Amino acid sequence: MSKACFDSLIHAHNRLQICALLHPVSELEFSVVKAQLEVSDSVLSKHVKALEQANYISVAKRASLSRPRTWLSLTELGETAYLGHVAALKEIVGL
Amino acid sequence: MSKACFDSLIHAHNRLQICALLHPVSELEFSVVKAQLEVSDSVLSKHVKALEQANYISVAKRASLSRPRTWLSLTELGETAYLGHVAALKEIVGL
DNA sequence: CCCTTTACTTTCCATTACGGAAACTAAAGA
DNA sequence: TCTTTAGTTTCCGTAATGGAAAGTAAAGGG
Repeated sequence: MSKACFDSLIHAHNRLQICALLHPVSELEFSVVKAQLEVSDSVLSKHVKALEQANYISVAKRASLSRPRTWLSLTELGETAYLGHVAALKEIVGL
Repeated sequence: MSKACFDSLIHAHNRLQICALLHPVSELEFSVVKAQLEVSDSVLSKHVKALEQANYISVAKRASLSRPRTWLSLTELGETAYLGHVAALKEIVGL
């Protein structure tokens, strides 16, 4: 079990949602995440870049329906950090 | 039960902790909160001011051990906002 | 083969957030 | 009155974020 560790990179609202969406699945398309967060391309792109540079998510470009799409998935490091952050939140709010 | 409502004022790490500390009790001394958060006077003072201006906490100056101390407590509005925010976090992280 | 569309990326810009440090203030006490 | 305590406010610089618009690369259509 991962230890509680507050992570301010993950804490930011949009990035917390990105990690939460990716956590239960193996990967998601950029456009799906964007629709869930209701943010612009540029905003999501910048958060994706930040998470990728921290090695919290991996980005793969692959064809889907014959068009190139971007797929996002949590890395193991990212999952550990995410679960640690969630544990930290639970410690703070007491649950 | 309060409805889930993400509140960015409360979401900030230090302010989330302030609300979480105040939630289960009727009030806490400024110095106690400061010690828990491990922040400087000025930092806590500024967060207290922000929460007070939102009417999320009330501030009372009252003597304690013959010296004037500052007591903090969540207002009802603050409690509603805090619980709503915690509910929003639970919806996001799925628990 | 060029043009357009799609799916992002990057840049530019402005605002706001946040913390450290230091100056400031009011109320007790010595 | 001088000093200490307990905050408060100001000054400062850095970093975070988002909107908008320009840029790019790969398909697909004509």
